[in-house]
Amino acid sequence: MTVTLADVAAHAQVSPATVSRVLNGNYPVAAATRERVLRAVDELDYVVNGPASALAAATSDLAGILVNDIADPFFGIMASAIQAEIGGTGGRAGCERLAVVCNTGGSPEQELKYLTLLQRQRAAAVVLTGGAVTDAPHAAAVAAKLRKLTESGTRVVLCGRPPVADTGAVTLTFDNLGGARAVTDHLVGLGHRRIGCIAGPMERTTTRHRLEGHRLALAAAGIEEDARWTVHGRFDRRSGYEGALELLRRDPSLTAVVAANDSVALGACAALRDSGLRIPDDISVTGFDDLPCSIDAVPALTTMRLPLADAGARAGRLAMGREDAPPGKTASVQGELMVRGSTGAPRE
Amino acid sequence: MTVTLADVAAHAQVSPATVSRVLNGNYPVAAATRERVLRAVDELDYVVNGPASALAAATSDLAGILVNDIADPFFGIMASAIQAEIGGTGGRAGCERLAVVCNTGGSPEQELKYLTLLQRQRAAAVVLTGGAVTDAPHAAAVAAKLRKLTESGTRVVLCGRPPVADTGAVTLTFDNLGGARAVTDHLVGLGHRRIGCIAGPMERTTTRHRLEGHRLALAAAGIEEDARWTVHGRFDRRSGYEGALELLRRDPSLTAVVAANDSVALGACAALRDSGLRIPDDISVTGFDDLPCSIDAVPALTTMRLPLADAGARAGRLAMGREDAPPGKTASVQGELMVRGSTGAPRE
DNA sequence: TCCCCGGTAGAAAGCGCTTGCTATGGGGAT
DNA sequence: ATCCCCATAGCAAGCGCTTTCTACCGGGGA
Repeated sequence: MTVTLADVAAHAQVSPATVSRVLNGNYPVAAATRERVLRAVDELDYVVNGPASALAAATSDLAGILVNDIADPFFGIMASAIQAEIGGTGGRAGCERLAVVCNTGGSPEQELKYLTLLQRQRAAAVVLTGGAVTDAPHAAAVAAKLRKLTESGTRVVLCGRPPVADTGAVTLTFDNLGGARAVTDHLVGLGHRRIGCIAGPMERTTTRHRLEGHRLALAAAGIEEDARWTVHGRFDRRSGYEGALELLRRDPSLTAVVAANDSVALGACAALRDSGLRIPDDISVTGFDDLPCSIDAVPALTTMRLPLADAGARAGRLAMGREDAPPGKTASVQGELMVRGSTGAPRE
Repeated sequence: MTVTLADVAAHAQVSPATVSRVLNGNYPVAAATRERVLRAVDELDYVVNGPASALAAATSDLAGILVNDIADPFFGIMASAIQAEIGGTGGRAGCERLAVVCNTGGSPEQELKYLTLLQRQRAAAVVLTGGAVTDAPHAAAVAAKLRKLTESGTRVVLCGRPPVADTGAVTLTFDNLGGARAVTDHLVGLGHRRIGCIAGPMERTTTRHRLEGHRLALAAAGIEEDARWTVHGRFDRRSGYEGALELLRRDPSLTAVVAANDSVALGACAALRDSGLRIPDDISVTGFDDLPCSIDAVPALTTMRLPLADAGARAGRLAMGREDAPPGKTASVQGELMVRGSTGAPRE
């Protein structure tokens, strides 16, 4: 029914071993023989049986990319860059890895499940993107899994997530704290003193770090924070909309709002507009990430640009072992403040 | 080094066969035995060897999702929905498939490469999303590959792409033609007679169908089309920006622009605004797809909503054999016109 | 002339798991 | 009490490929 190595061998009048060697090209085979084998492969339309060769060789050409939400361009852009490097779209020939992206939906259970599945497939590399959860048991479970993966020879890279100690994982962190601090510094510099904050889900490291940066900036400016000024939500537009409304209800005198990311900021803008406020005249809004669509908002969003594509590409190369790990196996990636139309000096 | 089935068997004092049966649960095993085996699995921290079991069982739990551009929410949303159904995020338990998404970058070569890789892995299902290329040789190559896949038992589903004859593939097409026609009808209904069109890449079926719908609407309204009114580009924002500028240069009297999709439309809006035109007062703009960010544009984009998530979910179920194929193995999915602020009556 | 060696090809032993078929044993039917 | 059968468990034969070790062959050096 399906063509096997043996069929090809018979057709080319050689032994299966020879066919295998021609296909893998790691053993001298006479040119004439190679030719004959290749012709047989072509004529029979032979396709290697992946599982069989993975089993025999005890390695696989699978590489996994874990993302929290594939529908979110934040992850899409990173995944795209990673996959380009791993899958060989980047141009390099002979690179026949199957780079696959797995959507965890931000759930730690799913994350573990996918890691197990990848481990089961004996994946060659795994890249985890996006913030981690702070929940200790889960963090420990993930750490244990990562350790096991690196021990069994899988290369593990964390991209845009905090380092995990004692796993062989190489890490590329985003400087969320510094970025958030720069954003709030910018607002403070414009003269804002009453700044609301629509933060992300409490249990994510990304949220924690951005929030901390924000608070550091406030503290540095001698601004005493009001507990009413912070609301939490998810990383989506709707949370931004609702969050902004809530902030306005709690304190109508706010002159600026920093959002957890661009989607949240865009939602906030919509809510503020719907409430009759003009941006930035009545209130300033900032985002984070600088996704493509933040430039189409009117006014365009002031935001912290994260080099998603660059970081992804680097993570991909790291996962392929094509680039040396940074010293200490961890590097921090800086953002860049993009000042656009959504921020201005406060009203009065 | 790594724990194998045999190790577990020894630890639980049963035969390897029994362990396998416990793990796969398709053969009666006494409760006490099962218990013992499960405990051993747990104690030894055993993880099945995927390749080995795939080889022995001649099936795999891998399912592939091919997308043109993972950084584009259009594909991200579909992929997310498909993966949710296949990967079991949807809630169904025991569903341990590894749903992986492969980024082809819109290149037919990459598409073929991934199909081969999936075939090699003996994937259980493959879902192809997004428009196909019209290039005959490539189309034939893809068709041949798909045929081979279905023949070898892989379930193939096309989601948002035209049916391919003589492959066992189940197809969910988007009614691009009808959708585009409805968009242009809307514009014509508002009184527009001079309508520019920023179309997608010439060689994509999606582009062809949308363009055809547009032309049908024009013809039905008795509008004679001017060749200058159509420009081609990619499906991205930049093409929209440049396309709009080009259209304006060719014919400054245009009162409306239909764009290939939302990203293109947003780019066009930016260009028109930069040229000093107001939307929709001076010129109307329409998009296609209704991606989340099109609602944050100001004014919000009038566009044809495609039920990306629904279609993806359905495709996922089809791929899992959890839903019956539509009659004729092909179904057309309709869009819904979302009339928003970016369109209005023409000036004069 | 004989021996040894580099260069190739083949034989065969697994890789870890699934599964058809065979053994076993205790309980119900007769 | 005897026999049969169902419920379980084990045996062993692969699944298709890789890889080590062995076999072979012709040519150059002794």
